[in-house]
Amino acid sequence: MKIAFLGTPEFANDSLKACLECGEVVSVITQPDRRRGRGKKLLPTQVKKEALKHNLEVYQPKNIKSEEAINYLKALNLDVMVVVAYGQILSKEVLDIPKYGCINVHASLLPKLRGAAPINWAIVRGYEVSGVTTMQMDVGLDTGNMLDKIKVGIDREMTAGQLHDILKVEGAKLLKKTLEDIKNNSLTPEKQDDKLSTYAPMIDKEMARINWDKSAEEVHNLVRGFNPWPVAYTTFNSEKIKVYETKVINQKSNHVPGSIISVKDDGLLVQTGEKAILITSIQMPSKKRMSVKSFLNGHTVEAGTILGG
RNA sequence: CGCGGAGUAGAGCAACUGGUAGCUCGUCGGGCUCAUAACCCGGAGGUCGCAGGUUCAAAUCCUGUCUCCGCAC
Repeated sequence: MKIAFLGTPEFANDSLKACLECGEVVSVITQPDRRRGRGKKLLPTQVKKEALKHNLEVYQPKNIKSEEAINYLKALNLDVMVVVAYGQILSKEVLDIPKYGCINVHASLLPKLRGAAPINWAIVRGYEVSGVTTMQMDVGLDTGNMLDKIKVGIDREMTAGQLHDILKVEGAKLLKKTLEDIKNNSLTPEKQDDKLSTYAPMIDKEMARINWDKSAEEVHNLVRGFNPWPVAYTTFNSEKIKVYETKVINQKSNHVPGSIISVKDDGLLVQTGEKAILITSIQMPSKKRMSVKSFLNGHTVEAGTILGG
């Protein structure tokens, strides 16, 4: 089976390895190297790094829908294209190139959380279950017929980073199964119920700002869902601080949402719109992430200080 | 060369205009207490990122270098 793999971030790497086990990967297609990071260095994508490790051919078109890219794909004589967090929308013309079409691994239980950031939103929205789905791609955004799923439970303290690590492994497992089904001609496509669909849009930094009027659970979900990136933040004495870890505390008080109720030994107890929350791990500008306990060794924080604002 | 911040005891921070380093927590020993993460007394622990330079004298000024981080992306 001749496979072309399209993917970009770390999440796709395990799936790429699964493809290597299931067929012949004749090309790995990923986003062009971009100037990123401090110093704006030209850096390869995670998938490109992995592909080069296996001596695979790498193709990085600026636009996958361009004539040049399409000609390239056609010449590969593909059986199937596997798309995992590639980062570009495929046109119908592209989707129709491989004999068995394009298979996508999506990090949610479709039709829930269609879109770019399903892992983060699953947690921000407080889901207790999510998972991965493989589907036969069509021109819509994550609207293709579903082929298989794996469910994964989310506990109340799990971060997006942790869920990501689980789903990338489960996604690869599922992909392997789906590819086997293609070989055996035993696929069982299932239509998505559009009425049940929800959307998981790309994350914008502004979304990570903590709104203290929300409930403690909602704040806690935001903190978990945007960790390790972009990380929930608030302001403290006009400085932007990132909040890495919180704990919901079932306690009522008459304080204004966002105010520090008290300074505990291991964290800052903050009032939210409902209940309180204990911040236990933060990062100040130019500083490394540290526990609030450590932070308090070198700083004095007064109860009553208002966060956010 | 995108902008900027930072590297000082195990951890987090101080030391304004240069004169061999302090604070909080932790740690060790002792005391108090029915008891304690509380309190009291005492101790250990730092060639101030690295390399040069200026100076009678530098953590503190200058140059270079390494590392880390924030923004941007």
